Amino acid sequence: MIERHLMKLRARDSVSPQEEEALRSVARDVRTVDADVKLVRAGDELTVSTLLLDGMACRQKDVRSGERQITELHVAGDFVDLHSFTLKRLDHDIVSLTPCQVVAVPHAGLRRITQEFPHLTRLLWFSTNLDASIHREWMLSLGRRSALARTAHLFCELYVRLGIVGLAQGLRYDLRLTQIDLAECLGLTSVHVNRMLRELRERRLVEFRQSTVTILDWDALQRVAEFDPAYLYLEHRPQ
Amino acid sequence: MIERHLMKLRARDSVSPQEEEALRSVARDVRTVDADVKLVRAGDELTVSTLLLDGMACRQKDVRSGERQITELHVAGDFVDLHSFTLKRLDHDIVSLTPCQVVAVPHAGLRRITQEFPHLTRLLWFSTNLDASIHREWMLSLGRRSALARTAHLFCELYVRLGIVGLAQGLRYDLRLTQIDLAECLGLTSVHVNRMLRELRERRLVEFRQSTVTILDWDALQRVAEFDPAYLYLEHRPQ
DNA sequence: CGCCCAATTGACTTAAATCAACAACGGTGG
DNA sequence: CCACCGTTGTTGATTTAAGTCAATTGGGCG
Repeated sequence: MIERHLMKLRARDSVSPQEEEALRSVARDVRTVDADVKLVRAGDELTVSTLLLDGMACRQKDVRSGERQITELHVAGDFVDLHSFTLKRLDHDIVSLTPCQVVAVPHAGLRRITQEFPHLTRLLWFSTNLDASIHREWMLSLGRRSALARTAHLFCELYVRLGIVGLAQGLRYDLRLTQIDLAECLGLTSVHVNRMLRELRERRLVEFRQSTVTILDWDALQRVAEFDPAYLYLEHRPQ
Repeated sequence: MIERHLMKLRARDSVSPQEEEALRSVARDVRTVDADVKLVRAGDELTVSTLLLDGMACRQKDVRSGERQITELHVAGDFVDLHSFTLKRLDHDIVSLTPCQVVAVPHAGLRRITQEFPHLTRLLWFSTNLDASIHREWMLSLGRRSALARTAHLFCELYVRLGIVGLAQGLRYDLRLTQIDLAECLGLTSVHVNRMLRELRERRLVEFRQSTVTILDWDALQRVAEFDPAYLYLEHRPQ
């Protein structure tokens, strides 16, 4: 059930069988939700955190005019609101972008983990800091990268992150997002995203059609995006 | 010494005398550094975290062309690289923007805290999640706010954050940054920041002259910025 | 089949960048 | 003490990347 989450953790550090068991034992109530469902509303008091088992979700904030900014995309295996364990309530919404399977982890269970499993606790803390690192990389994109580089960068990031949890096949992965969703990640309009997708396709870097991303030239794509995966903290080599 | 850090924590939660003592006991080697000194270089293995006692520092990332994006400003009382306790190395640089006083906190000491003080541990974890929350708000600025709103928003954020640690006097605070620094925070050019500062001044919202920010109309400024301090998590009311 | 949302494309506008010149400021050394 | 120099701040003219507006096509699904 939490296999993908374990894959994510083990790409960064070792997880002992006892720690694995502790994690398994705190997960409760698997449920399936449709696309475009608000899993968490900004400001709500939370007593459980949500682990994404399947599908894609995002964190989003919006401005009064109604435009939204997606601040992070979440893939299977991500703890979408582990932050709420220490923050109690969230400053942003969490929304499913595709149909999702999720499982709830009560904060009481997490508290037990923090008391009995210091190493696992640091690993969970690490996960939230990894989110912050991804946030910073997105800030760099939003603030300093051109629309083309920014778009390319997102495809690179997703390729690596989906690969970690076994959701990339060769140079291809499923991405059930609209160009509108992408625009809300990239701080662009969907019209402009469309043009950037065309350019990436014409330059034979990536193709995004029928909910599938196909990387045509990984090296060149990384170069255009100035993509360096260091910010994803993948240096762990299992013994 | 770590008074400002305690003020920051106590604006969010209670800190017991034992916890306070534990924090004091792990701080080592106060030192003073000049402006524009790289306190931490991206990628370096770290065994200590740095607490900022005085001055202003930032996290920054850069693109190949040399432009930099400041991803967070840090004020006195901030733990500038607590993230490194779980991440081991950082994905970004930490640089002093003014002369600073800093103190080192060895990770070994933090580890001891995580073993003996679960509540304080959660508070430290909270601090890193607060950074992530600030990152998200900046992403909203970079992606969806106009240059004017974005600039106004930064002045609002700093007013609140400096106020928490006693560094705002009435509607005024010291800000020893150049317009170039601001531009690097805001994802703009310094020329455009200059124009936005003029407009904010002419509209009698804020004034930034001679390293001093003077808020002329707090309500109107918040309105222009669409500033809502919820993301700074200040709801704690001490008993 | 038809409807609705997403994708696509072209024409045009605009916010911010760029370029350039100059003024103000602050620190340093003669 | 003040002249000099490099950095920062200021402003205007111009360019450009991305947004806006609008029309059309296309796909998936009830």
